[in-house]
Amino acid sequence: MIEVREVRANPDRMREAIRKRRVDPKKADLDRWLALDGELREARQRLEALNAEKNKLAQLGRTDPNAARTRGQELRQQSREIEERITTLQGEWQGILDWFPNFPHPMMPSGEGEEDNLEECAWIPGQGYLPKDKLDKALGAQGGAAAFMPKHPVHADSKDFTPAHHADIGQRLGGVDTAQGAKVSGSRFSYLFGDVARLQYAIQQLLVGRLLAEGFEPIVPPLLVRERSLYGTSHFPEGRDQVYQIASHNVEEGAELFLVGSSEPSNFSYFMDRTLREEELPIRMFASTPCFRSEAGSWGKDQRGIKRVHQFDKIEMNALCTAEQAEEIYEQFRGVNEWLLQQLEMPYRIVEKCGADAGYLASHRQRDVEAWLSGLGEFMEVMTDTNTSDYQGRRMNIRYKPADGGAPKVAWTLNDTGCALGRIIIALLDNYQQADGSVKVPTALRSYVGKDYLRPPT
RNA sequence: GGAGGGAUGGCCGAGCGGUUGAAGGCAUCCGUCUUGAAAACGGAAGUCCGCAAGGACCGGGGGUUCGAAUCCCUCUCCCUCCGCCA
Repeated sequence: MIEVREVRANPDRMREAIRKRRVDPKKADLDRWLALDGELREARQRLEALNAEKNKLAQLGRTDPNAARTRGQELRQQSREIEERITTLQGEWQGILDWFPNFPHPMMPSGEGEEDNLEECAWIPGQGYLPKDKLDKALGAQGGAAAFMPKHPVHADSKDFTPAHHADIGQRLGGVDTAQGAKVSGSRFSYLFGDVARLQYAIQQLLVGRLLAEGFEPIVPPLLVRERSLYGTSHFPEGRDQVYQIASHNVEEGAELFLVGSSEPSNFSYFMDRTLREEELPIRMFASTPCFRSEAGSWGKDQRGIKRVHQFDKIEMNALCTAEQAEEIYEQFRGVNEWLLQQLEMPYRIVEKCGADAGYLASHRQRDVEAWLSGLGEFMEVMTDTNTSDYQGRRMNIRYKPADGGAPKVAWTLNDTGCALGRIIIALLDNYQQADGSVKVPTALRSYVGKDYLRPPT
């Protein structure tokens, strides 16, 4: 949620944000909102005046109830009418406000879609960072860096084979079973088994070790949450169609629960309605949890394999901080992302996302980390680093008392995918596949996996 | 699943229709005393909206009343006992 006073004082700033972020102007109807806001303020003033008179009358009623009665009844009737009107106005007012995006960071590029995202950097194992002049935003979604990325599985010992799709590699290894997943749970569900499951636990251990070493607080959150949590992080209302709702049968009476699509809402909700002390900030935390997504609206997309599934595991990094600390944490998150991919010797690029592609309304600034699938020859998003400034903090009512004793301020929040485990497995299978159908295990994972190669069962 | 009891300021806790924005205690802050501290004593102090007048806030929402922290309805949460359970 945006600071109402700022929108009121500076509506053109919001108009520009709505345009830049490509928010549906019918939903984020600024002019209608401004009109409602004016009416509301006027109605509230009238209500306050009535209340003032009511309070006086109540004093009179103490000594002479009969004298107060008639006028009191009138006042009650009038204020009831105004209250009703305020309720109606406010419903619409809030409904529009919920669609106002965060104010974009000055560095957020303008653009029409993902083709306008800016390449920040690209990294190739054995070569390091691509020179800046090779990066190019003008070449479309697969971008300037794509031309310089390896064209054959980068960790293959032989060049002499046709690379396979991760779904086929996984199936050959007996480690990715989408058929059985579909039988048990429907389409877009899968089992990871044996060596591929080992791979997932290995990556998890590698990254968790790092996060603990960097001082991140571990957290094990609830994954079923109330509407307010999802609203607080701005996954509602805009992302509502992505979320599974638990049907009321067999659920305690009155419970209305949703399966989280990320542990982000759960993690931040731990601090909902709290006032922290500035000395406690920043709070950095991580959680490794399943995530659930309906994928409504993308039913035809990425059907094969485990790229787009209804349930996947993710290590999520979150931070609460002051405005001044946000930039540093944004970069720290990126540092963890790059560390992991470099540990795994995975080619990747990082793109600064443009207004039209910067994720949910809360984004103040956002970048994607995209692994390069050298077998398939394309980039795939594996991590998203987002600075949401005070947008979520305000919605969730998370504040902190400044060290110098001033009035409480709204806390800033940042989030980043530490690792979407399924996606990283795809990237590993792709980049480490071998001519004989085996998959080499990245050096950094060998001690966790317990073997150097994953081989099809004989 | 069954049966009860609760929710009041930073914390504990009174109040059960008007003089209560809310007693009392603890914690906090400022004095006095002290070499300093503690103790003791005196004093200050809630949050939000509004330029102000003023308004709102006793878990949330609704109702009764001239008037509600107090009465009624409802929701949420917590606790106790029994049952079941990873």
